[in-house]
Amino acid sequence: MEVVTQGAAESGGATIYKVAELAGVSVATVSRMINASGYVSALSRERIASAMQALHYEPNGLARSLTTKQSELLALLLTDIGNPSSAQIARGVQDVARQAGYIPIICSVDDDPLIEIETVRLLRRKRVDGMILTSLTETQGAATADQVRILHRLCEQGLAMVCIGRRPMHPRVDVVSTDTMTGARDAVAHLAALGHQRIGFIAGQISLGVALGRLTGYRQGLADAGLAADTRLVREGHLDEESGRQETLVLLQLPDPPTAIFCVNDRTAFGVLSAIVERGRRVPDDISVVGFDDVPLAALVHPALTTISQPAHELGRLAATFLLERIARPDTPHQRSVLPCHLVVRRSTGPPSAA
Amino acid sequence: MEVVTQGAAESGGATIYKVAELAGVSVATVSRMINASGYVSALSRERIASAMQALHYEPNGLARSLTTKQSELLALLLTDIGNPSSAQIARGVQDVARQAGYIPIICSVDDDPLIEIETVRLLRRKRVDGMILTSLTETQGAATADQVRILHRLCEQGLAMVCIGRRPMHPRVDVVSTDTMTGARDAVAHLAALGHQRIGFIAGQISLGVALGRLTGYRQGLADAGLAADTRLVREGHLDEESGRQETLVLLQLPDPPTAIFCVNDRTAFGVLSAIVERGRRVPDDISVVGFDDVPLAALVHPALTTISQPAHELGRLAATFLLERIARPDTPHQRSVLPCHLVVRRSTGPPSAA
DNA sequence: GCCGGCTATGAAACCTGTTCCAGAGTATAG
DNA sequence: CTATACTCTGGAACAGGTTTCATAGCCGGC
Repeated sequence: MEVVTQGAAESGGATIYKVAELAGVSVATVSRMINASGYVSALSRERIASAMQALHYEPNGLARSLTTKQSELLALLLTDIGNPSSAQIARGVQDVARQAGYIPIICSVDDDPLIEIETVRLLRRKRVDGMILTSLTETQGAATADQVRILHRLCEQGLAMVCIGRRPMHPRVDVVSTDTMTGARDAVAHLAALGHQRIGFIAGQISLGVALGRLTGYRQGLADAGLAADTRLVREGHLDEESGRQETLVLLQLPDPPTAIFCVNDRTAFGVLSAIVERGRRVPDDISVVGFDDVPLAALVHPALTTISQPAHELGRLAATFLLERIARPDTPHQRSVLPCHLVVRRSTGPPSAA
Repeated sequence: MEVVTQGAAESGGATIYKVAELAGVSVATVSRMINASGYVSALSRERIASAMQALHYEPNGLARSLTTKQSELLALLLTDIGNPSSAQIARGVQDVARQAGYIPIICSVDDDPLIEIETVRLLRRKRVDGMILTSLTETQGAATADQVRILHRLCEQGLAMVCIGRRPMHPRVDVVSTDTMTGARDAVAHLAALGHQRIGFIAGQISLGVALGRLTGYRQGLADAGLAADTRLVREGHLDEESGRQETLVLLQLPDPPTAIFCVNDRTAFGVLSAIVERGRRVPDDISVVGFDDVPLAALVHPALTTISQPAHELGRLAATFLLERIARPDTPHQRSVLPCHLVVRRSTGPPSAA
């Protein structure tokens, strides 16, 4: 009946008590040694070390977290783990988190606000020290209103949070984002510099907000170059290839079609490329194409896509840095950081054919 | 509906004790209610519910895990989070884990055995209930020997583990993998059925093991079709586009070049496609190309790539299922499951041009 | 009226650490 | 020689839950 602890060492349960016993010291001393907090004599040190060795002791992080109130767990909520830039962000977060002894829990919420809210609840249960939220969608609706309230409350309760490319829901939340507007502007400037006068824009759903900054940038770019804004050259669509194809076909049928097309993202641009080829035109000879995001594939398609690169890795790094900082000092003033995009010129852009 | 959030909530720490006090019952009763374990009268139930509501109580998972010895945390170790099939696997794992109230910690170990080993240690500290290991690389070397020893010990200590597409290091570890050999064989059969007689194979580093099954399948496919195996048609390389390009150029310069090329993975195939176009040949008219993996991009390139699809999502689901099963019953007999690949015929394959 | 079987509850031990505090030994300063 | 400051240590009180056990009311049945 009382044999429970017998053979526990090999069955997984070496505790600090067993280590202390084997080393002939108290648990307090072992704890001090592990955490390098307080005095431990050389002799004790050595005996504890060999006891830990012998028992294959690994401290129980749960028990530790219970008292320290630090789980050393971060959460990264990704809208969609399949998205290439999500992977980059995750890498960035992981890099700096690991450095600090933190381990990030990466969750994909699959663009579903209900899943996101449920995940947040679960993570809160696990007492994560902080969260990084990346969802770019800013949909409204019941679920999201609820969500905002809940997130808001979490902030109130002192949970550290950082948003990536997303409006913060609380003054105590840091934000990192990219300057997509300027990126879009640069893209248009590039095309204008090549001599293009009629530059089309294929947007996502403009209501979604993702497109908005890029559309603004597009317009500014045109203005900068002294080009007229022809509303027929702006097509609204979704964010995928098919949409890119469709809208391109529409643009090509204009009496005065564009000689260059700027797309809200690379996926759309891929659709644009195939539509152009389909119509027997050539890129960039007949039409130039610029994407946005610089997904890994962009360099590989034919012709390689000129696009705007978002520093996703850096975004992740910075978000994690902010988060760790806020965990350390919860009352630091609100931080906000906007990283620049940059234009990557590849083969899909060139001067317009005939003048 | 204006809930006054100060009071208990403001300090962040609503505990089961505060709930019990507010509801006028003991903590035992609250615990019973939360876990639906044991009798709780309707009256108590109601009073506890409203107390929890008022305090915004969320149970502390760490404390819970400490006594139950179940962290309800799983870990998924990915070789490389940027890999598209990693994302699929992660989704699959997440789907079934979430169902069971578990939350998966997704870690990318960036193909680095040292990071993997360190991550495993950290996860062990967090007392994860189980791990899914996916690294496909089976490199040898000091670090890995160490690693195997450590993993072995963890199994001995009763940690549940499942390997995806990787040799298990312990009899108590379950394995799920895909039958890539048969997949490769099917690919060759497809080409042979179209009438191809000279079929090339561009491998990765054959020593890596990834390529090995596919190479074997390739050879069997040739044998099945009664075709001779010409060693000049097998090119060794890396696993990327550039390698695909290079080796294709070599193949095309043979006096008797292949009319079809089978690639160890899609990335390589993309390189092959561009090399063929570069040389002024057409796919599939002049040369057919088959990839392996069916990454999302495969459907989008031009021409859309015929390839072998690995059921990555299903792989993740199954691995998680096995893992949960093993957590529930640690002594279930070793399970092993091999999922079939399947051929996805798209536009990059067709009959050879001239007979 | 007593017994056994439900329902319902609280006290207290326990899980595995951290940390405060008190005490003891030793060296240094005054 | 005493006061002070360090070094080193162990006891014990936490942290926030779960679970065992004992107790008690209430029911129907004998």
